[in-house]
Amino acid sequence: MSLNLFNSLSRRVERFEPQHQDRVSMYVCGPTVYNYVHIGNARGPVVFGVLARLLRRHYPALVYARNITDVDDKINQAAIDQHVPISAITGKFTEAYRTHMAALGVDLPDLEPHATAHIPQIIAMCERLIETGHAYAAEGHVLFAVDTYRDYGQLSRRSTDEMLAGARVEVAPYKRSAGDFVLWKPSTPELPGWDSPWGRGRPGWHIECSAMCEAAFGDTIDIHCGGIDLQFPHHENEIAQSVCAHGGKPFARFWLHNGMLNMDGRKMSKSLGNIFRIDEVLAHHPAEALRLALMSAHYRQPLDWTDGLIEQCVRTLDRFYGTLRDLADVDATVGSIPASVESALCDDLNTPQALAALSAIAAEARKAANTADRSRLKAALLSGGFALGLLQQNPAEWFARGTESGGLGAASIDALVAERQNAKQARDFARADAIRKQLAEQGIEIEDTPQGPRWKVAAK
RNA sequence: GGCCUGGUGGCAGAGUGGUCAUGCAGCGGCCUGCAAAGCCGUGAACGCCGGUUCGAUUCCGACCCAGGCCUCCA
Repeated sequence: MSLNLFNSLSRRVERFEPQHQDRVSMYVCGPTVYNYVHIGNARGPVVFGVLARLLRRHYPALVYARNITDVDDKINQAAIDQHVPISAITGKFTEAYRTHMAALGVDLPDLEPHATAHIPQIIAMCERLIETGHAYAAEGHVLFAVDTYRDYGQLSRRSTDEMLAGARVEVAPYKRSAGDFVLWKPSTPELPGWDSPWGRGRPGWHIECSAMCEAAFGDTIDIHCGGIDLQFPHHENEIAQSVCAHGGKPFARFWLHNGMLNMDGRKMSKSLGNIFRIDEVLAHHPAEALRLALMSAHYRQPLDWTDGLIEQCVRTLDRFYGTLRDLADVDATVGSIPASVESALCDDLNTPQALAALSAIAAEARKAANTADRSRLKAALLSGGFALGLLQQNPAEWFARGTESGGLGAASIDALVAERQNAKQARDFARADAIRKQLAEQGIEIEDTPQGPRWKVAAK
């Protein structure tokens, strides 16, 4: 099955073939760790994590890197505000990031390069760019000379002239050309800095990705991913630096960009303040429903983040886990991914289509009569779910979610359910219904089955 | 202002030049002490105006609307 991906470079879907079968490289722009991330920041890691799993099935030699940017002016500011060293900031929020991603079912990347661990590579890249005339030093800064790279603007489809025409940025006096951007900048004594040929300083804000990609993968990587809002200037500048530092060799063969998460039709962003932190959202909703919500639209489309969306996802998972619960008596293990799911994912990571395929499998499984079919379809459901990072928990855990931390506790729920069952058997339906109502008020729903009653946490 | 996306049924959301998305919700039925779950059945859509076509939601053009980038941003 061929894998087709929308390449932002060409603006069309292209068949993906790695440059080397024995080493396939994928890089995702990771977080700058100066604060807790919001749920919008999780969309890329979630969908590109699905891509990493997909790629690994096709190319076991995949190496997937997602960086941590741990040197940045916002980090410096946070450290100053809190009177702590920057490592206290970056350590805390790196750890929080890992925890929150894990909660959302995001796999760890194979490599998690840190910018501060690549300062020598960053300096070396700056030197190389200066030697080849693509960069220049000025007043303790090193700047990239945009005019020296003919294809600048190719990814984001904009020309330097256009940008200068609409520029709202004040042009620093040491820049030769207004579009030039900083590779290295001087640090005052109180700021973190490293010794360099241009004095004590720190990297600019694009060079670290170029340096880390080079360190991990060499001149040209297969796939580079990130949010659409990074396309310009971040990715454009990465391309310029890397291509010029590598004698004109391409930087990334495929560029993938995820769409933004919206709140009331507007992009969720820290600067607008319309954000939900992941830890806040996790406190109110099942993590798996959040993950499903992030995959409910195609990754390139904008996605409106609402309570209604999450509740719908909870119900969808109720349905899937209900099917799995009804299949509890047959054995099944995760195996090869069902063709309908795999082909949807191979079609530019069409997760809504994959979810529709999963629904079809679930419907078939519910109707299957014999053990062999039920086992086969259960395996298909679990395997298709695995491809998406869904449906891997025990159905009982899903349906009992949160009862220990928040509500009555499973033991007292069990006791009430048993009491109702006794009332039912005594044909005291008034008493039985009163207990059912009492539980319903606590968000617990009872289902009677031929095997006896069972309960679940109700969708809101 | 420049560049770029997108507008699909009650909601979410794929997709396609010519019977079907799918999920959630709704409605009718079966089942149930009553419910829930499940099953069966069911209505409902392609922003607007033109063009191409035997036929367009799908292709082309204009328009309207929404959003993104141009400044930190996933």
